Amino acid sequence: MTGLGPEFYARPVLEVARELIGCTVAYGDARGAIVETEAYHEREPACHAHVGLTPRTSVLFGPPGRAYVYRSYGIHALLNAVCEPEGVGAAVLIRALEPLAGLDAMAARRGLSREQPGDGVRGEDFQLCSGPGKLTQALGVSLEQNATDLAAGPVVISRRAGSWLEPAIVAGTRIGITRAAELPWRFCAAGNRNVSRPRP
DNA sequence: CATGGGATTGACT
DNA sequence: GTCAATCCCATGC
Repeated sequence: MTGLGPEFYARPVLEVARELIGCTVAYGDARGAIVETEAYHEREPACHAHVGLTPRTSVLFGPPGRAYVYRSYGIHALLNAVCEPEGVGAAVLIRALEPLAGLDAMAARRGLSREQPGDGVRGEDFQLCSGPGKLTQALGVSLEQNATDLAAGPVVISRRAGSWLEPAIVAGTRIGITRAAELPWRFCAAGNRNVSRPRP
């Protein structure tokens, strides 16, 4: 399985954050379409790379197209795609997915039940991946996938397909940060129910 | 070496 | 609306 390569990510992070909407993330038995992203760049203080090159941020300054997975609030693993040319610290945070495959496995890992396993997407399925910590839990992504190649896997991001070729996108301000909170660097698939709260 | 603060979530008032 | 859980790591003494 081969996903989007370094040339896709070696561009301005805002461009990549917008174009990742509608792309798919696959890991193991589960797959989903990206419906919410946020951009982070070393030149603004909300980005981890803002402090410069440290053991923690080295992945952000490394080659584009790698996964940056870190622990948030001591509990959650958050998945990012490293962007911009090597040497520039920037990444796109994957904040929400529309579940496409492996929904039963996702629900099991999230500790949720599905009334009729194997059936289509229903109300409860919108809680599977509607947040950055939720989607890593649903997919089973952990800190062990930090610095792995998003083209070769095991975590693979693939280009838009099917009904996701031209998604309507809404921009808003980023969530849960205190610094540079005014930047409209959050991108969501318009009207999609898997987008996390608050919706733009 | 000690401390403090998160790119969150879920439970509870 | 409030709040605790819990861990990595940057920072400062």
